[in-house]
Order: sequence, then structure tokens, then C-alpha cells
Amino acid sequence: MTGGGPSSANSSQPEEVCLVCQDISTGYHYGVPSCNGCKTFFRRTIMKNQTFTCQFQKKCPVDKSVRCACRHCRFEKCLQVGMDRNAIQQNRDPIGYTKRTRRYPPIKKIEASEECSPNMMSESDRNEDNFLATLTATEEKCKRLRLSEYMPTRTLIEAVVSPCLLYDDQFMAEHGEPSPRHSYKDLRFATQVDYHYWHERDWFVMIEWAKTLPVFQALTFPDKLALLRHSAITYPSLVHVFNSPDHGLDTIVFPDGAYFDRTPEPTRPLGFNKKKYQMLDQLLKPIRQMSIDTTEFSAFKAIFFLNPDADDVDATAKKILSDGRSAITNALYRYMVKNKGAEDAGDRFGRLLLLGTVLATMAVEMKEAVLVADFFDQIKFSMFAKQLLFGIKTENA
Amino acid sequence: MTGGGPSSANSSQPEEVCLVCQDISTGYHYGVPSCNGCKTFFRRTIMKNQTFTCQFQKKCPVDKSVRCACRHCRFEKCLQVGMDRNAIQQNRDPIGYTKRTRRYPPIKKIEASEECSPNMMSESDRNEDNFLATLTATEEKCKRLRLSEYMPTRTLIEAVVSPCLLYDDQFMAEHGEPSPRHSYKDLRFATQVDYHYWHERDWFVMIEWAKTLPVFQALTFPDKLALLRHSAITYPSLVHVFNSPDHGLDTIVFPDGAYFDRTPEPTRPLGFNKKKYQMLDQLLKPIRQMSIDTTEFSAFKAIFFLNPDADDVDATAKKILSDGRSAITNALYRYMVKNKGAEDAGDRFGRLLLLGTVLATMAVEMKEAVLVADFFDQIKFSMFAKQLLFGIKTENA
DNA sequence: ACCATAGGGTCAAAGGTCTC
DNA sequence: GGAGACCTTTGACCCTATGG
Repeated sequence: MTGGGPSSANSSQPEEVCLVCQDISTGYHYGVPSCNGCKTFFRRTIMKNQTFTCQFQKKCPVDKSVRCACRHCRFEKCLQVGMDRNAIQQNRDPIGYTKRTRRYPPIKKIEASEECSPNMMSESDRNEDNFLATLTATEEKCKRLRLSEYMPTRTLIEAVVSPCLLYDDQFMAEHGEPSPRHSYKDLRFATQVDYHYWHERDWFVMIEWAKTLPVFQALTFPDKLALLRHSAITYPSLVHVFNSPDHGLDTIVFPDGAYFDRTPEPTRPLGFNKKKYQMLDQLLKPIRQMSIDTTEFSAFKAIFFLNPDADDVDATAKKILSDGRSAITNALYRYMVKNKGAEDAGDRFGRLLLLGTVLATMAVEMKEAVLVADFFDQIKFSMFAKQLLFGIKTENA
Repeated sequence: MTGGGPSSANSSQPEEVCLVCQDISTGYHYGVPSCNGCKTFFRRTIMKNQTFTCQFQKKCPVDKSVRCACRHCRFEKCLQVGMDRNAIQQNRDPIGYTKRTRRYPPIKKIEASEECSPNMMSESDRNEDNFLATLTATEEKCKRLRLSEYMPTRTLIEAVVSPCLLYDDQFMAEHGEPSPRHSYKDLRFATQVDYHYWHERDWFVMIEWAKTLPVFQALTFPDKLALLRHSAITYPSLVHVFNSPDHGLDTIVFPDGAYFDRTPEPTRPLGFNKKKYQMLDQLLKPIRQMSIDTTEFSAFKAIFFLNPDADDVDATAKKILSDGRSAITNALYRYMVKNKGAEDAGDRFGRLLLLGTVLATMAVEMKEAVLVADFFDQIKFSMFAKQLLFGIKTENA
């Protein structure tokens, strides 16, 4: 009962797509290379003798993505590409049909494990996605550590080489509780001391966070320092923006209620007000508007922390960083496709990555140690902070 | 529509409850055993692109009795148990009234209202993609103009307000031919004069190019100047990198055979060698390795030219720029999906956008007029260039 | 007598409809 | 205007008849 199609043996390409909708063809059906869907659609329509009405101008496009949108135009297209209604067998002798035997795996076992059918995803892809989950979990730990009372006194070297506190369960059990000092009832305008305090805390957390990254672990000590110094200004800014309670698009609030907004502060150095506006206009606003979630934030933070183009990074480290960054970028992209939809993922992904130019700009503008010192009004830094901002040797600064 | 669910009547237990609300499941929906309500809720939410806000702590319980209490938490639960938004399909052809007594007359009769084909691609999407084609065509014209002999003498103001030469067919016919001076047989090490020459040419082309962009046309004159100044360093660098004939990853060659490479030039100012390395390591290498095509390049150039975060850009212009940039980003993304495959598009798109951080860094580093002057060794600029680099008022510089 | 091809059937899981 | 019970449609996957 074959249809009459020329099943040309050579068949290279043209037979591989459905002439109706361009989906992958499953062979000739009713004389035309076509997909399962169009084949079944055509048969049903003929057999039920259905008639459809186009809601528009009978010119609707028909392709894989919209083939169900207009049945009239789909059926017309079927006829137009040559599907043969005479190939439909109105009454096939129902001899010997068996009930469909159940073949599928009877269970899916959602179980405590998780999702993800293990089909077309590569091993490395899965690793990347696991890594994203780990990043997110780490971010939650960072939030706890940030709000805690704990604040070590140590040199930058000690901080970098010491074991990571975030994965020290005993430490986190002891010190992971939010400090009562890090909550608020009323807002108060942030003073110099507040900026100083939260920068020191976030530098502390930044290093603990960095130490959890496998890519960071793979670097030499000088390269680690180069990265940390490169992110010394942008990391705390990002954290302040993302974790600020929502008091409007013009206000950034620290956990203890200290806040800043657009109020000009003329007694501050020039760069200070500019940076406030950058944080509000170029970071807070887009991040709020996009409703970035913790996973996206943690990936974003890592992507821009692992910057192969940071100053003083060694050539071999560049490669490691570039690959590591790429892995996270890919994982983030897949996460967005899965959770925000393939349609919106491109836009969202693009917007998020473009925020990187803001960070790069801030990083360069604040790069000069003299600017940093100026920005903080020459406030007394801890030894740790001095080493981070001005370099290890400057123990005397 | 793959089967997969066990419809076996006896079927033990776990499959029978909705993983979102524990109600009785009506089968797998969007990948998860779920009830009719949660299934419909998920679909509606996605299709209407709704966002909900939790009134409490985003920890609301979700079960059969309270599933409607907090839509935010219900939707989160849907995602959390693994409902797959990619399983949501496009709109289908309306099915007609089902046999519960009809209420309203069956007129739909949109009639010849207008175009409106139910394609999944929105009107704006198609416009975006046309725009990408236009951008690419413009880029080809820019290449011709760049290689031509023509070089006007005019002020920056005149350049910005004059009609665009690229779409002046008569002009392009007369002046669009490559100059013999812009070809080479042998390479020669670039001198200060060469840098100067090609920067002036590319600034000229940059402005003609900018004037073709609808988004640019929509800006006020001061905003136009702000954008041009912001890109004054990065635009020529990008063009030099992308159009350089391939003489290896360590060499950038101008059309007339002048080249530079890693050879240190100690007599140059400090920023000079650093910028050379940036161009080679951070732009040339990735751009070559990715084999960026002209369409991608032209979109990339536009995305980073239309920078809402450039200094001195007005607040209303920011919005225009942000929307315009987003449109190009989306078009670029769709282009990559279409031409490089959905699998690789994410990675490729990410890599390209991340190059923006390099541009941002270069832009800031060279921002200070004094640095620019230093970079070019105080060479004599044209009036045009002085105005571009140092501002309109500085006619006397 | 293969066995690849192309018919038809099945049903889980999409989407739409309509009442509350 | 949202929720969800109830409806139709879709199409991946199955089985089988046919003819080279």
C-alpha cells in the first residue's frame, strides 16, 4: 500500500525535512516527505472529513513552531505540497490489531533525587549544572556568613591560604547565625564608618567564597591575589546591590539599616557620588527589573570574578580562567533556558552579561590605589584591607 | 507528547499525587505528575508571562487546601518540582465551542481587519532581523569607504549633522573605490603617522556609520557627541582588529601594510604597549578563534556603541539606548541560533558579549584626554579629531 | 522469505472552553 | 479576572500490510 513517492535511494537532504512544516521528516507519507505530526494531521482531517476556517487571510505561515496555529492553512499546505488524499484508506480491515502494549518505563521515580532526563545532556554539561547548584548553595552560605558576627583578624596571605570556612560545618554551626547587630528597624543615613564596615565584611566573605571555586583553587598564589584585587571594588558593590532590602530604586540598604541614596554628599571625594549613581542606575535598577535570582547572581558573580583579562594575571592562568568562565557561562545559559524559557533566555542572558561592562568600568575607575584611598576618605583600613587594596608589600602604608 | 506515564489502574501510589499540591494527579504535565489545577495554573502563568510577589517570606505552604493562597509560592513550587516551561507550546488554532451550552454567538469574524498572521515571530522580531541585515550591509559599505581615498576636512559638528555619505549612492559610486594607497605588498612597522592616519580615517567612517543607526538618529546632539566620544578609542580598535589581514595572532595589519605586534616600543608612553597587548590578547585572539562573521561583528559594534552607561548621556537617551541595544542583542542572538545552531549559540553569544568588558576597560583607561594625548605622543590632530577627543569647545587646543 | 517503507491506531499530554 | 473540571487535538510510538 505504498504511497507512490520516489524513495530515491540516493536521498541526501531534501527528503529529510517535512515539506509542510520543515520539521524532521519520518519518511514519505501520502506521497510527500513529512513529519509524524503532519502525517497524522492530514489523515485525521481526511478521515473525519473536517473543514477549517482561517481566522486571518489564509496566508498563515506553517512551520514546526506554528504549525498548530491555523489548521486551515496547515491543511492547505499539506495539499499544496502534494499530499494525496487518495492515499488515505478509509476503511482498513481491522484484522489483527493488538492493543498497544505498554512499553514505557512504568515509573519515573521522582524520588528524592531530582530532575533531568539523562538523555541528550553531555557529561560535562551535567557537571556544569551541578556546579551551578553548588554555586547557589555556596551563595546561601555566604549570605549567612555575611550576616554573622564573625570577623577574623588576619593578613591577606593567611586569609587566602587558610581552609575555607564556608565548608567547615562545625564553624558554620557555631558562627553561622545572624548577628542582632545586622538587622534593623529604622533606616539611617550611612556614614563613612558604615561603608568601611561593610566593605571589610564583604572582602572577608569574598575570599572565603573565592576559595570554594575550583578554578580559583587551581591558580598560583600571585594569580589569586591578582583576581582578588581586581574584584576588590566590584565584588562588594555587587553584593550590596543584590542583597539590599527593597526600599525603592534609589536606595541601597545595608543589613544593619545604614543606607545611601541619591543625596549628594559634597564633602566626599568626587568619585564617591559618581559611584553611588553607577550602583543605583547601572546595577540596582537592571538587577531589580530583571528579578535576578540567587542562582543567576551567583553565576554572574563568578563569571566576572574569574576574569582572564584582569591585570597581572599570568598567561597560563588566563587559559584556566577563560575555560572556567566559559563553563559557568554555559551553565547559566542553560539554566535560563530551562527556567525562564527559551524565548526569553537570549534577552535575559544578554542583559545580564552586558552588566559586566558596568563592572569593568567600575573596576578600572577605582583601580588606582590613590583613588581607592581617596574614595574612602583615607579612612583607616585593616591590615587585611590595605594588603588587598594596595598590595602585599605595603605593610607600612 | 511522548507517553511515559503509567496509566496502569492499579499503579502503586507515588504517581497518583500532584507533586505541587498533593491533590490527585491527572497524569504527567510538563514533566511532573500533577493535578489539573496546577497544570492549568502553570500554563496560564507562563503564557501570560505573569510575575507574582509573595506577601510573606516566600515560604508559603502549597497543598490542595491552600494552593491558591500564594501564587508566587505556588509557581515557585511548580518550578521546584521540575515543571518544564519549555513544554509549553505556542497558541493553537481555536478549537471551537465544546458542547457545554454555548453562551455567546459564534462570531469571531476578525475579517479583513489587517495583516496579523499568527506567526510566532512578532512584528518587532522581524523588524529586528531586518535591521541586522541592514547593519551588515552598512558594514560592507563602511569597509569600502574606509579603503577609499576620500577624506573630508570638516568640523565634528559638520560631520554629525551632515547627511550620511554611506547611503548617498552617487557619492559611493564616485568615491567608493579602494585607493591604491590602501593596499600593500610588504609589511612595514607602523609609525606614529600610521596610527594617526588610520585613527582619523576610522573616526570619519565611525560617524558616517553612526548616522545610519536609527537609535542614534533619535538622540539629541549632545547625546550623539557623548556616544561618539565614548567610542573614540574602542571603535577604531575594533575595526583594526576585525579587518586586519591574518598575519598571525600577534600582528595587527592596517590596509596599507603598516603593522604592529608585540615588539615593545620603549619610547612610547606607558599606556601604548599595554593597549597593544590588550588588542592582541583580549580582542584579536578571541575574535579570530571564534571566526566572527561580518553580521556578528556589525551587531557587536552597535551593541557596544549604543552604550546607555556612557558618560554624559542624558536620562531619556539612556532609555532609548537601552531599548535599542536590547533589540540588536536579541537579533544577534536569533541570528546565532539560526546560523550556528541552538547548541552553540549560548556559548558563542556569551563569549561575544563578554568581549564588551574588554572594550569597557579600554574605554575607561583611555578616557582622560591627557591619556589620549599622551598615547598619541601629542601628535598633531586634525581639528575634527581634537573636537572628538577633547570636546567641541577646545578649538584652540 | 526477508525487510524497509508507509499505511493506520493508540493514548499521554498538550491546549482550549466555560462555569463558578 | 482567576481557578479548574472537562473537553478536543496533537504527535511519538506502536503495529502491520505491501512490494521490491
